[in-house]
Amino acid sequence: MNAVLDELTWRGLIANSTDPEALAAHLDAGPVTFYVGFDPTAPSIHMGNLVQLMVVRALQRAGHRPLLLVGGSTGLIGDPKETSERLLNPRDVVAQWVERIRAQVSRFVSFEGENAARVVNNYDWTEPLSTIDFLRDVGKHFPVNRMLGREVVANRLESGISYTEFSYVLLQSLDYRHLFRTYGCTLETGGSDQWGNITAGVELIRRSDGAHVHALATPLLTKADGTKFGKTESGTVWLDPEMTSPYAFHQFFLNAEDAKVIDYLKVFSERPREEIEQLAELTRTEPHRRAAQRALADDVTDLVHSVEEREAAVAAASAIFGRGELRELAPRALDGVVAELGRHEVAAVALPSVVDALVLSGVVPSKSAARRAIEEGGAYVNNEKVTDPERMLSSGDLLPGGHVLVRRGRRTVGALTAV
RNA sequence: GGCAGGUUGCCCGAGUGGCCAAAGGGAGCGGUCUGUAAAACCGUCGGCUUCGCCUACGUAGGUUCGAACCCUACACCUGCCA
Repeated sequence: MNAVLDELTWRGLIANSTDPEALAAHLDAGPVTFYVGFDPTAPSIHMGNLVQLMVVRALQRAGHRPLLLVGGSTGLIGDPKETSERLLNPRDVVAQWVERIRAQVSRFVSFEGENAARVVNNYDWTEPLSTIDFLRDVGKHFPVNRMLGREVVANRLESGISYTEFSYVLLQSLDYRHLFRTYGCTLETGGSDQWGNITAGVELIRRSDGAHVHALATPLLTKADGTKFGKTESGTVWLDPEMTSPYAFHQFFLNAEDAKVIDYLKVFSERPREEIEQLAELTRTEPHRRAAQRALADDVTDLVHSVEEREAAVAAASAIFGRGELRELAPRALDGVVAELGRHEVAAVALPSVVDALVLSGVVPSKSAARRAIEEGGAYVNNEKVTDPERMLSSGDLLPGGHVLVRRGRRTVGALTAV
């Protein structure tokens, strides 16, 4: 067995592969050029995409050469979803997203050395292609009867599927063939939900070029209850710091369940096996320390954001959740906490009620919910429980810098700043 | 095209003239316990100027002192027959 494949297997990153032995031999034989695609369906990539990037990093570390494909053309078409037809995004919007995603994914690979990464955009070879050439050189290799049997398509026959989405698989297959012919790419990786699209490319290359190429798919990450990992109450966990703050990002991983934290650590942390096994042991023997959760949150935040952002997130969290007295915090640390939570200004001369403060800081959705929180004993000002629903904030509540921290429950925190 | 049934809060689902902001379950949220985990238990779960008022039971009208509940039209969905 090949060393990288071994590692990926141990990390739980392999759900499917075409002919594992042949792939192992191929990887052993020398540097392999491989590719993974990212479609611009949003202005940022998310945690699911990060899993793919972790695979890419592992392969590049092992000496293989990554091609990161940004789907400038496939993003204009849309991969068929299980449930319903996608809305087409405007061309200029997709073009914008292509640029943002290109910049995001580039941070995860090395562009130095023998096996330097390369970023490609399928728009470059799809856009100039004529319909006649497409139908003759690609379409001819796709039996419709087989396409109809694919799970996604079969599921959509009742609810309906447009010709556009039906054809998506041809474009992705064409990508693989183009990269095979142009760069000698012989491996495509992706999520297991992409398996059908990936193997279709393998098949196309076999039919039209008579070559045997490979594929690898990662499993879908789940929570202990079987639901998808990567969503919070407020939605998807994005990599863009504007969309998911580094603090929220760090918190998301810190709150990983005991039952799953080691699985996540294997995927998102590049620590060696012994260290992860040690952390697994610590999770068993002294779970309250949450050593694995801390390692996970720190490692991923370091990788996706920066060491500075991670340190700021940890400092903010320890201020909010720590035992220390808020008033004794250094003013600078407090400013940092407020920045992480989002700054909301109020007039120092007319300080609001606690109810209004909870709403203004975004900690609760309505005044009714704010009152309820107080009645339930789940509302706090500067870490002190509030019991009077009529209570007003006063100048005595202001921390250095004019800040007030409000909290609902254990971990929903917001800040107001009096100016 | 004909016949029958349905459309209720985030989701499922009861309610057939006043006692309905609407039973029950799930999800969510808060509390207790803990470790900013999980489970369990208790509470909560439209909004507001909060002991009261406003908006809500597919859409638009109507009957009535009063309608989620009755009538009319429309839209959509589901069965059965052609």
